Amino acid sequence: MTDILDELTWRGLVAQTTDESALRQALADGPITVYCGFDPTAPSLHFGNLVQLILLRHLQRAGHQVIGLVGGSTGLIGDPRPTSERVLKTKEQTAQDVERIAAQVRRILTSKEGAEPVFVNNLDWTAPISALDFLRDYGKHFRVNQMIKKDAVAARLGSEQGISYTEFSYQILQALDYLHLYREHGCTLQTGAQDQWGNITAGVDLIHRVDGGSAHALTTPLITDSQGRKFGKSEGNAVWLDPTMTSPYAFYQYWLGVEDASVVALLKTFTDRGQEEIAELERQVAEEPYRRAAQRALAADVTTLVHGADATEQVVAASEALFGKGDLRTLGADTLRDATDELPGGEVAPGDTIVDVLVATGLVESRNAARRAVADGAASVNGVKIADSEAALAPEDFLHGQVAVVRRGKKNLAAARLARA
RNA sequence: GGCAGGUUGUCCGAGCGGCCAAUGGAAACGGACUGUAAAUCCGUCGGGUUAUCCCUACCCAGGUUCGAAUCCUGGACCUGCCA
Repeated sequence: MTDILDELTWRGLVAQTTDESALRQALADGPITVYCGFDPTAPSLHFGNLVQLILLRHLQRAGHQVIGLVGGSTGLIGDPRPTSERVLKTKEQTAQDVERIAAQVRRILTSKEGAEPVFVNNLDWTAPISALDFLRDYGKHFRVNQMIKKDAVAARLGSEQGISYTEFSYQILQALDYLHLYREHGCTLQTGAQDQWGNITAGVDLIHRVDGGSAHALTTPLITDSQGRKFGKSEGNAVWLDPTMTSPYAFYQYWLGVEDASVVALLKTFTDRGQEEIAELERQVAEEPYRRAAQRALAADVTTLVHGADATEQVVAASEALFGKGDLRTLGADTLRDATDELPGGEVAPGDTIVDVLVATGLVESRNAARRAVADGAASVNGVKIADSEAALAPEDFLHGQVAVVRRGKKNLAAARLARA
């Protein structure tokens, strides 16, 4: 498969493009410059952003010049969501998040393959523009008639809450970024998630109108499971790339738990594995699903991409120790320590009840919830189910005198460490 | 500026003086079944050393009442129509 666009399509990374044959030709004719932006809506990138980074990596590997943009200015304004107005964050908070996100973008894009990426912050060229210049130099090129047709804006206009002028202006800012990068870096392709289509084409139109130039757009589909639900949520929380927000262990476990019906598509999208290899894994899912070879491959690859090979090795070993067939109580001291190091945890003492322990380890949010969990038969210590909420931890429950493995439900584990007296 | 309507738990959405920690749906969590899958069935779903008890909660602040998410006054925000 030599055509990069074909490969991207096969990997499920293409939802929509502008003039497909022109884009195909441009990609084939030689290195082009492509950019994708990441707004600081949180202190870390998440699952959805990872798709964009992976798309950029493919383009980079195919010899194209990649630009990673962080939205220092657009983050201050806020891309309108179809549902409700965003609450503005302070400039200081936004600046902090920009730093962290820029670091993540660099880490994943800076690989040995292809040309060195360029990293930019749109605040650099947006901040100097005065309000009057903005309205005179750029505003004139935008028709409100067109702007209100963009999906997110239209949805908000039709909602009770309406939309602020601030968010309404967002698409102009993003279009301005594309124009800037077109002029300064010869950038002729912008990528993004499907919901960015309107913002990206606003830029395409602007480049055409102002400079008479031709530029492209490519969006990725929303990644959903067999029920049409969005991927990237674990226990109701986002799956973050920052290890302090989603631990490497939790990250690995998330991918390991992916449903059979989706794992092949996710392998295509999130790993570099080729067609034959994925076909083989697909066969294994069909013939011996209980081995979950595809899930293991997926989880290992993505965790390595985001957290590195060493971290992956550790969480794989931990997962095996904790979910293996063996009795936890027979694990060696070193293995046990390495495995429980990956888990969230808390300090407890002998005599603490199971309710205390569930709360102390963060497995539940309140004592009431802990009692409920015990009543539901959801709690266990070292693999032994605890049915009595008054049951207390005995000294021998601390394996190797160190730690007890506490579990809520099937896969929520935590380490209850013996508190130093 | 005038007139009308709205603001309920994670979300949607009932309630319109006591039986309301608040109907229903979704999401979420748990159990059974399995393969740390999906589907299905069942259960749970504000907090508290489980208590016919206490606390916090129906935008905010006061008030009426034995008693208010429900009534009154003032305020904030949102929406629509008119100017």
